[in-house]
Amino acid sequence: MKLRIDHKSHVPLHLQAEELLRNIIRDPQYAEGKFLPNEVDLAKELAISRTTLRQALNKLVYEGLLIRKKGIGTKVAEASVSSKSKNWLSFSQEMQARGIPIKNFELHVTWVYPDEAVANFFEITTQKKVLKLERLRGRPEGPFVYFVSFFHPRVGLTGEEDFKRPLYEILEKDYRVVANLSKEEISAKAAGKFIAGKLEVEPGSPILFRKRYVYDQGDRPIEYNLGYYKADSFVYTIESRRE
Amino acid sequence: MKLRIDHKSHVPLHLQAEELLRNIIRDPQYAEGKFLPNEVDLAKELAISRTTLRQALNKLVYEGLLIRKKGIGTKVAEASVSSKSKNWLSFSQEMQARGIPIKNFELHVTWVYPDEAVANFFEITTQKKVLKLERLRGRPEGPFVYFVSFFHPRVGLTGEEDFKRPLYEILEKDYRVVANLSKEEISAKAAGKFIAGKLEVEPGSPILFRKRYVYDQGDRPIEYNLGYYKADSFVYTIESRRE
DNA sequence: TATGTTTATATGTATGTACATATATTTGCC
DNA sequence: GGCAAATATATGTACATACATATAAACATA
Repeated sequence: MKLRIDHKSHVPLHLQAEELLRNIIRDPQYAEGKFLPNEVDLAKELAISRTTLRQALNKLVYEGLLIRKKGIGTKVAEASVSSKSKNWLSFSQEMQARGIPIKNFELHVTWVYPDEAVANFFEITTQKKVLKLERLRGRPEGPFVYFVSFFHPRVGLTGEEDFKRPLYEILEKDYRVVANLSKEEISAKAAGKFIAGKLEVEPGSPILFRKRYVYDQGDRPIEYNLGYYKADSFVYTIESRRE
Repeated sequence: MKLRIDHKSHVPLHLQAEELLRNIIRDPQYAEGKFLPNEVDLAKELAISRTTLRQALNKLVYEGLLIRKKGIGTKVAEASVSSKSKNWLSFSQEMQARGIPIKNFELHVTWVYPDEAVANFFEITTQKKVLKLERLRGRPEGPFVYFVSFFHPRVGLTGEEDFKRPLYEILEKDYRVVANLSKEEISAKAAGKFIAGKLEVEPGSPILFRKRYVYDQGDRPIEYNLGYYKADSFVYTIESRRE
């Protein structure tokens, strides 16, 4: 891990500092609540001014990644997924940014005939196979979310991709498909037998259920996603401002 | 419109500047694309340093309200049209828009000492009573949501209001308090005994739980709201576009 | 006229400095 | 011991200053 700032680089110091901070706060000790070094010392260690360091800190604070408290210190904010953060739509990137290690418990890739809902959203017939991706993910202690995704054939996924990489990185870098609009529906449900088994809870336990419709820049459908979150493992935060 | 900064005030200068900027950019000429005065001049006019002015500007830029361009200037970002701002925050109006008749099953108004969470959000002590509003609402066939709201004393509610009227109409028309920002946290929960009784479900049944923090135009807290929704009775929809 | 060069302008980056203030800890008095 | 006062610590606020750089307009040259 690069822990130094290159004063000869043409990358602005505060951007280097920001990048550096994003890295160091992934360290488990910080994710668990340890305070960062204080600003004055840290600035000295990085050989930049406190003002410059604060430029970087401000950005992370604004994103909700860090919490500062006068007289106390600065630490990593408690995990919760925020809809407005930089890593738009990406579950694993967001978790990584907060220093939460993500474990993939299961990963299945199959080609299936879409059901009515999927075919309808994709505007294709139920006769044309689509790629289905199922993932069981969570923390080392146990899974807390079960995802099911369907992808529009137009995207061009083969099923041979490395789905351990962030999904939206694969789509953007390898397939030049950029997710641009998402419509989500969030509700509570009782866990059915199948989901209860996957998430290791009793059938009937409360589940946060999220349906997500994702569109590309031309507002064409690219992904249909279902997420089943174990209760209390996941909080959805929304910030909305009047006009 | 206040166009000056009060150096004797105990409100930090950058916050005053921020508030001031929020006001002046509402001027139609800026909304239509005119550039703001340049930073150096504006700072001079407000009698604050450029650094302090930039603190305020940064915040609005982060929020996406302003666009800065090196060598060019700063202007108001193009307005994003949000369809959901219409019936913003109002449960009854939203339900009515969907053609769902609403019945009020219970309505309790009490003055209580706030708990830690409420006092903390309102920035008051737990010794100062606040107005608590509890409502059990739903369709004619039965209740499906239980609301608990706390109001900041600043608002001036007496408890004698007619809470069968839409809440935000009461606040706006009678008390000139305009809700401007809301932060929400949505999660799934198992119904406790109390909530289960109210919503007429078995204890342990899944509940969609929503916590809502509401702020006025000056970003001062005005309402703390908890909502417990019977599963399958309520779907939360969100539409988000990249950038 | 067409095109490259300079210049004016506004934001971007970076530092050093000083004091204010919230919080927790330590000290000292009764 | 109990409680108030002092102190240590970390972030918060604010200023003056200097130079870098992107952009557009003015200017100069072939």
